[in-house]
Amino acid sequence: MAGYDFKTIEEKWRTYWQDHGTFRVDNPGEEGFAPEKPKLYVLDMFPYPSGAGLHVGHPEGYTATDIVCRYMRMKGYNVLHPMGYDAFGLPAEQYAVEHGVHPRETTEENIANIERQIKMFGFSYDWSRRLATTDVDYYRWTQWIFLQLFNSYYDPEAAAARPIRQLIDRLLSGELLVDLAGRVVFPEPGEEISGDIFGMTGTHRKFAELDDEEKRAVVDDHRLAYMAEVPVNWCPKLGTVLANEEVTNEGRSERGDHPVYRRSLKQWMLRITAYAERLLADIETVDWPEPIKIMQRNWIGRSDGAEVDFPLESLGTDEWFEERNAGGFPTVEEEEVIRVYTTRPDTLYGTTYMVLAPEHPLVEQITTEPQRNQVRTYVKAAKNKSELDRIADTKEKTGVFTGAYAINPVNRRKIPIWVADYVMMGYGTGAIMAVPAHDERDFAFAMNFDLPITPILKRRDEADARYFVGTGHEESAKIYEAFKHNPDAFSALRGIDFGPVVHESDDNTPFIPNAAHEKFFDLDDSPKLWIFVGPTAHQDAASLAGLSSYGRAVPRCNPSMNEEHEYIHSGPLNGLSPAEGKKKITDDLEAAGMGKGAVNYKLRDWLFSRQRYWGEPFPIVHCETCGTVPLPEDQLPLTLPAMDDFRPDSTDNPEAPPQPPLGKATDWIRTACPNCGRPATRELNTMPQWAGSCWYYLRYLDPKNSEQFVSPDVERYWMNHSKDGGVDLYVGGAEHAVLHLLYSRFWHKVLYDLGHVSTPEPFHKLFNQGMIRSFAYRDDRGVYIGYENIDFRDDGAYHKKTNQKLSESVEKMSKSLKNVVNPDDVIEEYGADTFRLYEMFMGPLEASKPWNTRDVPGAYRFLQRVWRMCLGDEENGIRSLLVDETEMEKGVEKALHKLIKKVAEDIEAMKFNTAIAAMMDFVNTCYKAMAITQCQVIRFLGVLNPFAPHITEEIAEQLGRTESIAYESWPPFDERMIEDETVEVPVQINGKVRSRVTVPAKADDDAVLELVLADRKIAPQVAEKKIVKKIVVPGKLVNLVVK
RNA sequence: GCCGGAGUGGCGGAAUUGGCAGACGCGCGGGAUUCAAAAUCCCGUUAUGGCAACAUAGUGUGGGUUCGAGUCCCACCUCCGGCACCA
Repeated sequence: MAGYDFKTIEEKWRTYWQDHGTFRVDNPGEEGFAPEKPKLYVLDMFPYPSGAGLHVGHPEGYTATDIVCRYMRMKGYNVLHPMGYDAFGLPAEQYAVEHGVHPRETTEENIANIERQIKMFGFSYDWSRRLATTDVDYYRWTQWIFLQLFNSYYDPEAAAARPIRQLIDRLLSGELLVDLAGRVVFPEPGEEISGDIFGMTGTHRKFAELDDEEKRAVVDDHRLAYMAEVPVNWCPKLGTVLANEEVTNEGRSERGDHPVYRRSLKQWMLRITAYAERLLADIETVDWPEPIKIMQRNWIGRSDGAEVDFPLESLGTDEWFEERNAGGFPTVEEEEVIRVYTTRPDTLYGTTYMVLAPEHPLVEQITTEPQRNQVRTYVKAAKNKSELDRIADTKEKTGVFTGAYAINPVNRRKIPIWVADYVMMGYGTGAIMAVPAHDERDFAFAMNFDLPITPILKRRDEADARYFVGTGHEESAKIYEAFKHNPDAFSALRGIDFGPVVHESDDNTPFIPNAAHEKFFDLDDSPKLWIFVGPTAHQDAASLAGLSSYGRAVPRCNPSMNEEHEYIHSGPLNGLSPAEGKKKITDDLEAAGMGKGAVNYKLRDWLFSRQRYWGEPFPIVHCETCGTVPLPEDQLPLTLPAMDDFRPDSTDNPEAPPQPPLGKATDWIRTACPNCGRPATRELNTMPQWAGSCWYYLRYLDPKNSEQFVSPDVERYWMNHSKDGGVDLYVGGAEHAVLHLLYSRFWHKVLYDLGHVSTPEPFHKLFNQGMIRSFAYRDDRGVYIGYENIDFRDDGAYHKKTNQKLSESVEKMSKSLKNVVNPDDVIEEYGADTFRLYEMFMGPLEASKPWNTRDVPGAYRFLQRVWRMCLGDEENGIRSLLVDETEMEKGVEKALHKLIKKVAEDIEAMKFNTAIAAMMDFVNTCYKAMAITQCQVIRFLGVLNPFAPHITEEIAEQLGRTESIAYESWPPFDERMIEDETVEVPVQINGKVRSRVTVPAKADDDAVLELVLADRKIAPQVAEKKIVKKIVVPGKLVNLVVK
């Protein structure tokens, strides 16, 4: 046979698979469907078809899933393995704007190119299911799902989404009431709702008594898709709002590097926060990498605490407290009451001031006249801050006193109310109780503005809270000098906890001593603070040094809380431990009607609109009479209007109103209200890129269905016909750990609640492939040098022209680092099978690892060896190793059985690198034996086929197969063939290997020891000594402990 | 700062989870084949000492547990990823 000509072979087999529909898989109800087989749904994160095409990271995950799919087909599974494109989004639009072409055109070109690249790898996708999020047939259903969200509300009693019609009916019947803030009041579990159970009269209204506009507002406010005025990242230059991840750390747009401003705009929001608890709880049910689960939990950010009411000074009279006591904690904040959220209600006695977020509605109302200008200036500045300023300012705490005071409900003390931007409106209630003695931020703020600091927790074994003292530099120097002359006198001060410590920094930030500071810092560092511990330590130290003044005593900040602590200065809590205190204070607050246990989440509602052209249009019409009206389903799809000029209006003015590109499609905008038929306008925003990727895995199931987004029978089969519901294996990069995966889970749960899908979670098993990076080279000046200009020698990389030695580092692949590897080039030179093999052989799939082009020939050589082993290479006069069955080598047969077992185990554990190593080893074994039979070759090809499908198909054909081996059964192995009769075990003396003995595999411990003691190396070493202990690990090792 | 992950030959990485450290590949050295080269096949390749058998050291650093530690525990260092005033 001729040599290994990968170009011809790979082309041939790709065509074969396509022409024969080898990897098409039928749905239940279709002709070729095989109901008796188990199903497997293996999904790749679909790519964004960028102009740059595929990079080597994409095929890494795709190869891994392809191996699993091909293996599982051989194991007899119905395998669903589709591919598609996430094609909406800003990059396509920006590219189109820059080059003056319609985004649909560039998108289609990019898809064609990336698909050409993907197909070169010979992946076993069912291409008949291909989709793109930009297909009208696809986004029609994205719009349909949006309507599901719009037409639903979250019912807290059912803990599930329900049709909004049900809410309206319950409101109309009077079963549910509306509070003064326009929120529907749902009964507590077990609570009976009647007209007057809500305590004070006049706090609730009947829905039926509202006017039409009010009714609409109440209903719209409970939809899962709703419009709200929210602070957003507004980029006037791009003319659009941006998602947080589209904004750089420097507060600029990722695309184009333009300034981004915080600004309030009316936007579409999705009520993902309603699902926070379920999203959190159900993480436990899926098989995902633990770090990803942790990231999702952190993102959701549940915290348990309490809401507490602080009345303003004017309101907080004894009578008011009594009323409260009787009436209980109201669901809605009363006027003139500041409601805070805290995770540490137990520190209430240490609350010495309050802080409102600049956006807090009470700020304007409570500010006193003398403070008004200052407060207004501050609030305005805080609101207009760009992201950049916000980040830069996090070090320094700023704020302004409002002039107003509130009453601390537990000790009735009057405490000042401040405004500061370290409190954010978006979390909790936008107001906090500040406990500077036990919270780092409050402490920094209190130090800055000289606010009182009261410690309320101390360690049980401590006399009182610890103190430190700040003095000026000169005093520090004097005390230090005094200490050096007479350390013994100072050591008496250490009795309490710490010795004197010198502050190590120059600025005025407060210093928090800990055990690590129990030593003196070098005075040359210009210390400004001395730290002493104990109520009078600072005085004592000053007098020892002969100083009359000793600075100011300040309690330190101690955020820690464990069971070794007890309360002080806390009234009824004094002496309790934190666990006891937390429980008691929450009970007391509830009894007094001053507070209530509460849960908070960091998770925010999802900002769902963008001022862009290249996204899904909202199926929404705005009507003056009827308000926000959804399009009826039969009017879907609402297609994007044809436009020549789809660029957003660009400006430098951060205050300019957004002008979405769709605003220019004047004919398209004007429409009739689906409700009343009067003239109305279409929604001008479009959906964000995440929308399309939220549910693509469902459309793959039934991509051609024009009646439904997916047929229920088909959905149930592919998603819910195995032990665990959902996609059986989902592989992609960890960059989607949070957003895509969280958004998808949210949509899926809504669809589940509404009965459109059968599983609560979309992706049962998730696997993250590691990032492929590559070596980057720099010359002395730090300029990056491309590979084409590098001479690789034994001792390093040199510049071809200047002969300069270059420094090497491993970096993300990027054009600017000149270290991008193009898969096209590699395939051109070595073929797809080699590429696949190399990427899988680089290391563990989940690990980040560097691409090294110089290693690729290793994989290529292996395939060459396989080829020659099976077929020989006449041109080079090399004969194959094929021998007759009668000359079968037992060693090869045994190695083959071991290999089959090993590779199966490794594929199932996604450990492809070691599977390949085992195959290389097997081939080496065959070469040593100089023999392999045809029957062995066929089995070996089966094992190698998932990894290198083209070459294995070709070899099989040349050996006489007449059809594809893709559905060949996975070769069986015999456990008895694998067992060894004898094993070599190492013999250790005192833990060091001194010899090895060969023993029968089934020998018992005594028999093994007998052999060991007779060993010619061991015998002399133990002869003179006493054997203290004998350890025999069967089949592993023997260890003798001697004296 | 907080939360994850990882540090093993010249390089990418193995090591059945506490039992022979360095599988497999790259690179390098040697040999065979060849007029020669490429390709191919075979042998060697952690370091130090020794002709060798062998000895000693060795998995980021320092301690510890254990008959035995790359693997477990404590403290620290470095790199990578994520979050970042979340009350």
